[in-house]
Amino acid sequence: MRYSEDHKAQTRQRIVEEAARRFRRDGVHATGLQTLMKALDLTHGGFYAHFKSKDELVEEALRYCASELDEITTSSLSGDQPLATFIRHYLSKGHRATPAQGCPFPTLSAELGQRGQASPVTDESVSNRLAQIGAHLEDDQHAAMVLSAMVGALMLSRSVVDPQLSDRLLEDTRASLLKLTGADIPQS
Amino acid sequence: MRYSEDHKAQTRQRIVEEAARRFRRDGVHATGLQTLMKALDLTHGGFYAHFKSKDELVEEALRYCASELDEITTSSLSGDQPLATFIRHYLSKGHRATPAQGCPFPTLSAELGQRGQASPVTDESVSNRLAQIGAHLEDDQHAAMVLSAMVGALMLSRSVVDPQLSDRLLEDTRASLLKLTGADIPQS
DNA sequence: TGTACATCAGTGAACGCGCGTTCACTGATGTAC
DNA sequence: TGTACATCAGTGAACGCGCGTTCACTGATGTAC
Repeated sequence: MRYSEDHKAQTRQRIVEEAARRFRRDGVHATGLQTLMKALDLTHGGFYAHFKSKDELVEEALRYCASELDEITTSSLSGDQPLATFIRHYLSKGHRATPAQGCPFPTLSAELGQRGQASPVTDESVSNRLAQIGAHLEDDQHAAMVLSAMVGALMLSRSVVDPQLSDRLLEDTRASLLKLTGADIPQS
Repeated sequence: MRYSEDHKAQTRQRIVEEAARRFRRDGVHATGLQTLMKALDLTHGGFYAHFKSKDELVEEALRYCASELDEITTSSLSGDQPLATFIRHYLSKGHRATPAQGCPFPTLSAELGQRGQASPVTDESVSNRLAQIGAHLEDDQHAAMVLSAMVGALMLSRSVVDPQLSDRLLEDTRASLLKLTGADIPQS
C-alpha cells in the first residue's frame, strides 16, 4: 500500500511517542518491540522500516522526552514565583502517579547508566535543567542539589510501598526545597 | 555429594552476595540466573535448591543490601561531624565508580518501582536512612530532601557521558548539602 | 575397623516463551502513457 | 478518461538466543551396622 506523503513520518512519530511512554512506565529493557507495535495496531516486522535498531528508537525516544521536558519547564518557569511553581508541580502526587508522561530522569537514568546507553541527549537535557533552575537561584551552584533532590524524591516516592512514607518523601522534600529556594529568591 | 553442615548455607550466601553485586551493577532484569550461577562456578539448575524463584532471590539480595547499608551508615554516622563525613563519602568519586558495592537506591529504586516489585525491605531501609539523617539535623523534616539529593545526584552523575558534567553534579550537590547541613549543625 | 546404604547439593538436558532482527511478500495508491 | 505499471509501508513467518523454571540424575560424604 502506498500512503500519503507524510504518512510514514506520522507512523514513525507515533512509534516514538508510544515508546517514550512505555520506556518511562516499564523501563527500556522490559519494553518489547512486539508489544509496542501491537499497541499501535502495527506488526513488529514493520518496525525496521522506521528504525535500524531498538537502540536507535531509544535515542529517538530520549530526544522526544527531552524536548517535552524543555517545553514544560520553560513554560512553567516563566510565571510568578516560577521556581516554586515548578517544584510544586514536579513533586506533586499527579507527577508521581504518571511516570509515563513525566520526567525521564527518575525512570530512565539508572537503567541508561547501567546499560552503558548513556547518550549526549541526556547530558544536554541535564545541562538545560541545571541552567534553568540556576537562573532562578541567587547562587546557581545550588542548581545540582535542587535538581537531584527533585529527581531522587520522585523516584524514591515511587519505589516504596507505604503510601505515608511515599507522601512524606514527596512533601518533606517539597517543603525543604521551597524553603531553601524561597530564601534565595525573596518573594513579593 | 554430601557436604559439611553449613555448606549449603554458605553457597546460598554466596549466591545472594553475587546477586546483590550484579543487580546493582546491571539491574535486576538484565541479570540472568544462568550467568549469575556460572560466575560462582555452579550450574543454573542448582539455583532452585536454594530459592523458589528469582523473585525470592531479589528479596534476599535487597535484604542483604539493606543490612550492608545499615552497617556503613551506622559506623559512618558515629564519628566527628558525622553527617558531613557521610555526605562526603556518599557523593565521592569512589562511590560513583562502584555501583556494585554501593547504595542500592540509585541503581535499583526505579526498576523496583516499575516492576511493581517494591517490597517492605525497601520501605524499612528508606525509613532507617531518613531517621539516621534526621537525627543529625536540627529540623528532621529536611531528612527527605538530603537523602533524595544524595540518591538523585549519584544516579544522575552515573547517567551522563561528559565527565565534567558528572563531576559537577556530584561536587555541587555535595557542597550545597554540606553548607546546608553545616548551618543546621554548627561545627566545633 | 570395614562395608552397605541413605542423603541431598549440585548437574545438565530440556521445557515453553518472548526477545531483537531478517526477509520474501502483499496490495492500495500515485504516476506514466 | 482509462489502463499498466512502479512504489514501498506494512505483513507475518522464521532465525537464533537467553530467559526462568523443571526434573531425572550423580556421586561424595555421613551414618548404621
